Amino acid sequence: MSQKKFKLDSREAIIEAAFELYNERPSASLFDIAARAGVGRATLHRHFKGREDLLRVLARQAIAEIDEVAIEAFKQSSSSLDALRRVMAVIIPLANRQWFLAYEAFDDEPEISLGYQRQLSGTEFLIASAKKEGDIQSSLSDAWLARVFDNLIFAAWEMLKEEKATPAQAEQFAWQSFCEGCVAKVALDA
Amino acid sequence: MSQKKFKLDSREAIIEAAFELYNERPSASLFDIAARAGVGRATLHRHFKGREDLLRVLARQAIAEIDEVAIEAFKQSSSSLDALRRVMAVIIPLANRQWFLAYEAFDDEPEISLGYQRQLSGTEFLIASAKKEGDIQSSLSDAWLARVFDNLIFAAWEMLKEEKATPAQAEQFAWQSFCEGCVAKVALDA
DNA sequence: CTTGAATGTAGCATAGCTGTATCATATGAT
DNA sequence: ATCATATGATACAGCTATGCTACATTCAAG
Repeated sequence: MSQKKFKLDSREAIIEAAFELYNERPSASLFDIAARAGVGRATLHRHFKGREDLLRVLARQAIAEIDEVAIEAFKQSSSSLDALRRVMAVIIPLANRQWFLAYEAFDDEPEISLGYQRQLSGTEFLIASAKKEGDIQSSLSDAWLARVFDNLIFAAWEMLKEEKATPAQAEQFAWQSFCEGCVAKVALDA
Repeated sequence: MSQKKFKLDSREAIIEAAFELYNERPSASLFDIAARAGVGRATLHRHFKGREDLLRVLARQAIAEIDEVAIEAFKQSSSSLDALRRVMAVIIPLANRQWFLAYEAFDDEPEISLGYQRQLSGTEFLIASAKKEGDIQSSLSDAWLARVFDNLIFAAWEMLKEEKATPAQAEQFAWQSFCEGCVAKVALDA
């Protein structure tokens, strides 16, 4: 009655279970999370002071994960528009770790609030840069385009979640929609 | 110490308060809702058996409201693409009554589940029709385009909520993005 | 004025979640 | 074998939300 039995890092198992469960059901209890992680509730409390502490850890880890892949994607990019495409592609598979946190408030955690702000500003900056480079010619504001960018990532993640598309398909759908919208026929990008 | 004092239909006040509060904070308690409505918690329980009953009423009303404006918009439309534009325009101002319900489950309420399903199918149908009429030439699937449609409505509603755009602006942003995406320069529609 | 309906305030019991502590057990290192 | 550590199970108290009830109050209709 045991595969792992002991010591395969309960802390990471709890974090992973929390990411999964909070996305399925934001109202999940700490007991539910412990059960999903295959540990006792007491063990969860040994690793985390409480729900707030756990959420802080999740938020910091999510920000760090996004930062890591986004920076790597940015480094490999040949232009701002290319950077947007690469960033979208690497964030979509991670979206399931990110979105439930959008509904949590971390007013007393400047590190976390600033982390979100920084990531949103990063998207707006890339869009503004792509406009300057002539690759984006839309008359819409950077703030709106950044919001569309985020929501297309969300839409792609939903498709993945419901298994209505493969990761490669979801990326392509979202990027094509971002570039040409839903009416046009011809794909633009490379 | 009283503007309305008595009898201005507590039931409707509760429903309105619930729409507002659940969108601000999905974890709001029945006490919070009663307070927002300006009634006592006991009065809420006199009108609704409990939270689940209240949510059912909200969901049914939201579906009915969307149906009403969408059907009216459809009647006035000159084409399927025009219908999509009109439907988007009338749904955006109502989105604040709708979106919190997307995170609730009504597994044992076929009337509500089917209502959502029907509305989603309606969008897909309009998109498929617009394709047949030649107004939408995208190679993307109807299901994906419908999802983009919904998420653009959500993005527009967020802009309204944060007061970063007027209703007219938000509609225009969302429709322009739906038609031409974020890269193109020239607006297409009428 | 009287009456009835709707309401507000208050109270109470229950259930679930949470935080903490205790104790026994299993694991791995020495 | 021994020991420190991590864990599971359990218990306990505190808190909040909830569902319900009782009683007084207010308004409107008669």
